[in-house]
Amino acid sequence: MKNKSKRLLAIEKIINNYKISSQEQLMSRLRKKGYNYTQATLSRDLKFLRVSKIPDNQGRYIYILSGKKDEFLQSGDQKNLPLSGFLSLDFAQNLALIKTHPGYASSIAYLIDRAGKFEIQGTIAGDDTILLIPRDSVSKNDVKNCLILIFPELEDRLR
Amino acid sequence: MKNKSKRLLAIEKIINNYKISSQEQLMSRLRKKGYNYTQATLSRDLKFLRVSKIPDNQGRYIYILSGKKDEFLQSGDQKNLPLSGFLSLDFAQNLALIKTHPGYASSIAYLIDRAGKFEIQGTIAGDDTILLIPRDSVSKNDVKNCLILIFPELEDRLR
DNA sequence: ATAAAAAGTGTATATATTTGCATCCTAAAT
DNA sequence: ATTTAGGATGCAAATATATACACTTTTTAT
Repeated sequence: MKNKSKRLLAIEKIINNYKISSQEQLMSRLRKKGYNYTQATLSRDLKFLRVSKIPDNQGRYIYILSGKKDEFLQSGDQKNLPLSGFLSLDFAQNLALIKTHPGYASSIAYLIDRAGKFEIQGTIAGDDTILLIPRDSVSKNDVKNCLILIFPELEDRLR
Repeated sequence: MKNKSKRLLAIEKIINNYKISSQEQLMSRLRKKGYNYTQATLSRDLKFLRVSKIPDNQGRYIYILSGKKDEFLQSGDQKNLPLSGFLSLDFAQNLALIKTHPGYASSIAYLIDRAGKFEIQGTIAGDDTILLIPRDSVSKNDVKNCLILIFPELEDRLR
C-alpha cells in the first residue's frame, strides 16, 4: 500500500533524527505528523525495517536502523575518501543519476548500498555514473536527504 | 563480584553461538551451565554488554553483541542464498532489481539476456546489482516466471 | 469477472523486558 | 570491630513489545 511506504520513510526519518526509546514515543511523533495508527502496526513496521533497540552509552535504550549500526557503534572515525569523486546529482523520471569522476562510481555506490537505507532500493554503478533506484513513492527530496545522511559533506552542494 | 565477569563471558559466548531470541531462552542456557540467577539481572547484564535484539531476515528476533553487528548484517544476508550468486529480486516502479554477490551481476545478466525472453527488454549490470527492464505491461509476476524458467533453482526463493 | 491468495491492520492479549525498592555483600574508612 | 558507601541481586510491579485472531483491502490466478 502506498501509505505504508510513506509511513516507513517517516519512521526512518524520525529514528535518524531523534533519540527514540520506545514505540510509544515514536508513535506520538508519528501522530503529530499525521500518521495515525497503532503500536501493533508500528511493531510490525520496525520488524520490517529491521530496526533494533540498543543500549546506548548513556544508560538509555534507543532505536537504531540496521544500516546505521556500524556508524553508531564505531564513533564515526572513518572518512569517505571516495566522496571526493562526487560530481552531481540529477533526476530522470523517478531515477537518480549521480555523476562522479572517472573510476569513482563503484566505490561511492558501495557506500550508498552499505548504508542500508530503506528509501534506496539499489544502485548500479558504471565507471563514472551511478544509477540509483529509489523505492516506490520515495520523492526526489527523500533521496537527497538520504544522501545527505550518508554523506553529510554533501549538505551544501545538494541544497 | 567475581562471578559476574564470568557470567558476562558466558553470555557473550552463548549469544555468539546460538540464535537466542528471548532472555528466558538465554537464562535457560545459562542455568544449564550453572549460572543460577534471575531474568532481571540478565536484563541488566545485557544492558551492560550493550547487547541488542534485532529482527533477523527470517522473521525472528535474535540477540546480538554490539561488536558483532557488522558481521551479522553482512553474512546474515548471504548465508542462505547459495545459488549461483543470486541474492534477491525486488521491484521499483516497473523495473526489477536483482541483487547478487559481488562480481556476479554481469554473468547472471548475461545468462538472462541470452535466454532471449520476450518479456525482458534488457538488462544493465553493475558489480552486484542488475537492473532488469521489462517490456511494457509485463507484470512483476511475468518477470518472476521468466527468471524461474531461466533459473529453475530459484523456484523456491521467488515463490 | 470471479475466485483465491496474500498483505495490512486494529483489538485484545500474551510475552518479554525494564526498573523501583529492599537487601545483601564486599571493601574502604574510621 | 563498626560504620559507610557502592555494587549486585531478587522480587514484584510497571512498561514495553510481539502476536493470534478476525476482518478488510489488494493483488494474483483462473
